[in-house]
Amino acid sequence: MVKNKITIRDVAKKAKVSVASVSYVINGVDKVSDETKQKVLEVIEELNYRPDITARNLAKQEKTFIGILMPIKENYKKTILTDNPFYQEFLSGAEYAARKNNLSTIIIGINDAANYSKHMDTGSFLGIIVLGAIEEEFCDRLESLDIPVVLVDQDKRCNDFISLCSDDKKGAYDAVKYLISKGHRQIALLGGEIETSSVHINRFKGYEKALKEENIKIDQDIIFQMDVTYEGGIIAAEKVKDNLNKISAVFCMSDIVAIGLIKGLIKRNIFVPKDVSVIGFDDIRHCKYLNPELTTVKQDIFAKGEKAVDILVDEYNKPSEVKEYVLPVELVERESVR
Amino acid sequence: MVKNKITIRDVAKKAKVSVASVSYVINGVDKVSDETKQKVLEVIEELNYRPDITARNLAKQEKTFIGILMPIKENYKKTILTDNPFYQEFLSGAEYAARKNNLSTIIIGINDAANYSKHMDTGSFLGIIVLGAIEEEFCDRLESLDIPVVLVDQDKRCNDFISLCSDDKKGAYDAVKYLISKGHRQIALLGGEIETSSVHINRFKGYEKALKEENIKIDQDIIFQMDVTYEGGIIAAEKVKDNLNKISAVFCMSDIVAIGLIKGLIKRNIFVPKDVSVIGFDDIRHCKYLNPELTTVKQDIFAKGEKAVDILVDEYNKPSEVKEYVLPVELVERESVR
DNA sequence: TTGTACGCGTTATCAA
DNA sequence: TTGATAACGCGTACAA
Repeated sequence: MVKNKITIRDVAKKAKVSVASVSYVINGVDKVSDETKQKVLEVIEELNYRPDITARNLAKQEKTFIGILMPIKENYKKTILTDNPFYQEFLSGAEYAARKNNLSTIIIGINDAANYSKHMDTGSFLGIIVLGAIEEEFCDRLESLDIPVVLVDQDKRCNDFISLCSDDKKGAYDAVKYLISKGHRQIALLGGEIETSSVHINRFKGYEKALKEENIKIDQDIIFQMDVTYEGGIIAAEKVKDNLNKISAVFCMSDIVAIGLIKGLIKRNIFVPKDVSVIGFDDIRHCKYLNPELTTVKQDIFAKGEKAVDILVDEYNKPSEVKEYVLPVELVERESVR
Repeated sequence: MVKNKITIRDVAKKAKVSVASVSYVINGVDKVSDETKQKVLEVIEELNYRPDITARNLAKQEKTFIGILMPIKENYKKTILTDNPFYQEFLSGAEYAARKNNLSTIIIGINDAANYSKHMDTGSFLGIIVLGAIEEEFCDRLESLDIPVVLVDQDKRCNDFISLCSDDKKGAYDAVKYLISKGHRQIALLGGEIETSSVHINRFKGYEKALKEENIKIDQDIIFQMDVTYEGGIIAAEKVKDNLNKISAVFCMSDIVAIGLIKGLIKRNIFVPKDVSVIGFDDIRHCKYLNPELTTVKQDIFAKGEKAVDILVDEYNKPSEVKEYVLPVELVERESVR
């Protein structure tokens, strides 16, 4: 793989013109005669010359990357990508928006500071998107980069960070109200540890608010805090079963746990929605794949990924006062509630 | 966002040492006294200096990126990422392996040549992974980069490209043999257009071989070629229903269509595995989420992503004679076959 | 059209 | 042994 790389100077020499002319030809700057242009193009073809993006970036001082930071669980080899289909859809949206803006998307799995610094201390990043919980140390380092950072689904921590989330409280509220409208009054909550994330807190608040409005007392026995994973849902099924006399419906803070829950229930011969209704949150694609199809609160995840990049680009061009963005949510009725 | 960037020279000046010394400190080169080292570190902290990766890459001529090329369907705004959970798992594996090797992963959605050239004409890419079908034009351009390229699940096209795939023929063969061992003789095939991809071709060959061995004649009426998507599976359900008298089991070339198929069948009151058995291919995570859980041919997708990067790294360090890698597959029995 | 300074770290060479 | 100077990598874009 050791090749003597062809540089712009090789081209210039061979074409008997200056490097400047070659550069102009490459960049479509209208400063060269058709004749030289032709000649240069020929030589480029002949030598199979390709400009070096690194050098170009250095010279142009252009931003070309959007960094997508994904914190990795300690001692866990996989990225969070694998845990929840949410990330796949988000990433697709971000990649799409980046491409529109002539940017590329770099995925950065963060498990230790060393890796972190290797690839993103500064340079050609236009901005950074952070998915998932971030440690204080990274927070500081990110802040020191002095480039726009959007925190997805997290509380705005450091001053200049921008937060992007969905209207979690309203979504949860709508979901629970919907259950109530269907006649349910024994509504369990299944989610992650509430304190650990603003998403959970807000979804919990929505749940709380809806119940309060209807004068339904919150029953701590039917609030289950598990991992927000498929496996978490499976485990929760046992607990739901144990409290079945107190539960007619379950509001899940995330589709992926709802999916696990339904699966776990079926294994225990409890059927959805016949025996218990289940509603999710997110509207990942798999909701439709299920049987019954999952009724859920839709957030447009692809759009969220797009939005994250758009915010970064806008912020880069012209910093805005707005530092918090809340995306709308919408209830979608399918088959898991009756 | 316009900041007068702090350079290594600023640090040198303030610390009253040379830029070389600063560089040595940063890179842990043991050429500076503890005294200067200390001083330099202080100033770095004070000025909050971060080296510019672009400049560093240019100077070091180091490779820092693995490019993951994803062709995008014409006029289709989303990346292939969204279509099939397969890509999410693959990507996770690739990202993990890249991180291990101190590389970063760049996702490049390719829809037009312009975007292509913008970000990857050459430079700091150690190698390229290509997912999905690639057009001739890109093939040529890729070849001209003179860096290792691995084509995932595709025929080796250009000379120096490396191909990485799973043992599709054996997997399909095993699946069909398994169905036969369960007493099935009317085995439909559901997959993408066979001619369009080597994966399809090989899976078809496995199907063919298994049937031949058992002297079962291939019936073109029950070979369905659809989009390899959830929606494709849904549509196929209609056709399966129409031919139900000739079908007792369906071998699906991909889990995602199997999932769609099962869903479509349920909607038509045909139950799996009671009325018809279904077997998939890939073992995406969602197989387990289903009810019934999908029996399938497992390929370790995460490992495949890892392997793709490892091949690239090895090839970069020391080009190998081996240009084709075939990963093992394994049947996993669950609930969709009886 | 062209020569060349520049962007910014790295590292070989040379001096102290 | 420590540290400074300067060339280098490679395009870009301004001054001439």
